[in-house]
Amino acid sequence: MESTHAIKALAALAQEHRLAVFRLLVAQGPTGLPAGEIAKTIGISASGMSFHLAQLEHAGLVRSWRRQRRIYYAVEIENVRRLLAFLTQDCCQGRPDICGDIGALAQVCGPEEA
Amino acid sequence: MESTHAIKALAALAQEHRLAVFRLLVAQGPTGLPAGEIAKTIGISASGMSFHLAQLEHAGLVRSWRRQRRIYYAVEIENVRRLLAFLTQDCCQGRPDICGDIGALAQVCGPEEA
DNA sequence: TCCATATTTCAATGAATATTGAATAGATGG
DNA sequence: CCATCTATTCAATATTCATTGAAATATGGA
Repeated sequence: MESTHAIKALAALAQEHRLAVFRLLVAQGPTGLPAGEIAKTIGISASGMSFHLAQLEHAGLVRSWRRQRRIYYAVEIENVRRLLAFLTQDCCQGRPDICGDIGALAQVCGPEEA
Repeated sequence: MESTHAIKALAALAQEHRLAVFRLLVAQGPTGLPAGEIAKTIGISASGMSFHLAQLEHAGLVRSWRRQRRIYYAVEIENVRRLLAFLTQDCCQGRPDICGDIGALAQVCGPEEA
């Protein structure tokens, strides 16, 4: 993962409403939720939600698909795993004994990978 | 962990130089590095580095201590673990079978905890 | 004390971001 | 085709943030 991509993802998460959306979608899992329902749950306007969902999607943290009139959003768990792995890469000079096995982080919600 | 605290930490990481510092300090581990050396490695001014280190420290991602003339910075691995756990809390409605055990994330660099 | 080292603080500038409401676009059913 | 539902786009505004260089603070040695 490139640094610029990680920054985009972190910036997407570093905002009150988007973080709330992200956590809602993490809890929801792959079935996802329609934009309108997310907006209602979070408590912001439709246009505001559209803006924030676009940020999250552009950062690769969520994906979307249309189903009839509604557009559903769900977390992209594999990219989340990549982000977390990036953050903790080479922990403690590659010696997990110093601070615990940070490599375990890379196994979040999916098979491990470089 | 509160949402506002998580946002502060994520915002601290969502910046080119601070993310580079964070990853450098993650790799370095508990011995830490002095501010000047970090600035030299990253390639920015001393005052700029001071600004960024203050942001990281205020977010709880790093800690600092003085040793003679130098001020050392090291990652606060336990708070990093808390942040990652916060991001992946209640993954997939608490059913790890859906997307893998995201709870494993909470065991980064330290004993597990609520 | 005087000087050099190491880092922080401060103020000013320029750039990036969130919010709002109105307008637009796409999908569905009558 | 029309009305409606759902969601996005756009422009304007206000806020927040990063960078710069100069000045200030703290430490340690001569």
